[in-house]
Amino acid sequence: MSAGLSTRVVHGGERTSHAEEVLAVVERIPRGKVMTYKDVSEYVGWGSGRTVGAVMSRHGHEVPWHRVLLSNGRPNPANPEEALRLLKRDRTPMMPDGERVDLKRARWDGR
DNA sequence: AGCCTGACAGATA
DNA sequence: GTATCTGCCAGGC
Repeated sequence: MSAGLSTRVVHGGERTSHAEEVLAVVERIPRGKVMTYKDVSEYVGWGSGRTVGAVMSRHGHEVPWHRVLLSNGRPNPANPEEALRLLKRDRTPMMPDGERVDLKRARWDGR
């Protein structure tokens, strides 16, 4: 199995919607760490990178949305400037070009 | 049920 | 590096 991705997020029997689980996970991503859309979908065991993106688009305005990235390390296409600014404020490990996050170092596995 | 849409991802050229 | 295609899958109509 791939590192940490088999862990399901379960809220003590509480019946939460999939969208809420997605937001709950994003909220837990530590400063300086990131997850990809796909990472999140696998972590919560629901949907796909695409569907996580849809959730973030509609309900992600109050969580650290800038810590959710494309698989190539680039930030959210809807607001890349702002995302980059916040990521740098987080001291997120970046690639030399400063445009992409260094996923190798910054990826969060949920621990 | 069927069709379309989309803050995605991987493979290929 | 870019462009294109295919697969993905929940939501809305």
